[in-house]
Amino acid sequence: MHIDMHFDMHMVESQKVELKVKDFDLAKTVDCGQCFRWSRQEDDSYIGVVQGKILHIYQRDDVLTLRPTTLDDMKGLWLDYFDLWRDYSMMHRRIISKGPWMAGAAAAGKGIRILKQDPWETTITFILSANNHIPRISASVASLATRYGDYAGEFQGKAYYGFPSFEALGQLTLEEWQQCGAGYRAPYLVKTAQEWPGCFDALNNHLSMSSQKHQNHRQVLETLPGVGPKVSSCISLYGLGYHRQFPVDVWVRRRVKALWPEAPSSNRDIETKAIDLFGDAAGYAQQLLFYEARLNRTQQNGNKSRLENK
DNA sequence: CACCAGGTAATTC
DNA sequence: GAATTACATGGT
Repeated sequence: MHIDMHFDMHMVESQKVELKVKDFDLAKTVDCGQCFRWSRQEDDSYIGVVQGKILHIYQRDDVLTLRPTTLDDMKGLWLDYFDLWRDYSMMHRRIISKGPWMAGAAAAGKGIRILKQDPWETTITFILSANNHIPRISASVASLATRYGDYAGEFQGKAYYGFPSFEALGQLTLEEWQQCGAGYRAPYLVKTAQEWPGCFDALNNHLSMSSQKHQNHRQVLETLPGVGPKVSSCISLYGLGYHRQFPVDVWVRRRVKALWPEAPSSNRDIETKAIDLFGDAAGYAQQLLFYEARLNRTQQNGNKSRLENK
């Protein structure tokens, strides 16, 4: 479909674009734990760096304002990154009809989009995510960017850096990873950064093998140290745009066990059954659950978490 | 101070 | 294969 027929978009002044959006909530999308590089400003706008490009973005009702950017960048980067071509209302309906127990999470997370991120960046950030807190993950990623990322530009007096290339991070020592707060994951990251080019080639060969095989691409990712089933699923979903995924972490597991009457017990079975149920909307369904689970994390922690599942 | 965090790898049976 | 455990770091 042609871009002009699909989007109501125009330049309002030099380097500044306005875009009308449906089923899109900026704050939820960039602040729901799928990415770690957007910072909220005082006025509820956000600043981030993607593919080395700095962007300031805010939403008023159904209008998104982005700068500094151009129509070429919108077409070549931002519409894909924010996944604006996909029909989320259709996925929404499918999720609720296939799983009525999803109604609450679907209502709470309405407007979330699954970002199309860089595979390399998602690999590193989700290795860091293992047994870690989101604020600490974000802090580590910020540290990596300012130390080893390329300068992306300045916005409102502050310097911003892109996520470091695998060439840059491939040079890091154990101590340098630790200084970025990687903790016990540092040795995994040293090896993964070095093995990345070979793994990525293998992955592309695998994905281009015209047939079904798409299930097995995760096994390729899991050859990387620090990448297990959950992280490979996150890389597939957020980094490769492969929506037939259902990463199960402690939060999703808790919500699934509490809400889904026929929830299997093992994470692996939860994953396969959810994908079977939601199909291409599985990744989105998982993100809705994760978002809802963390909405009231302050109350939920403490007394409830003990009695939940086991 | 014990427990937890978007799990994984190593060990054990 | 399933179950158990250590793992660093910083916040309650």
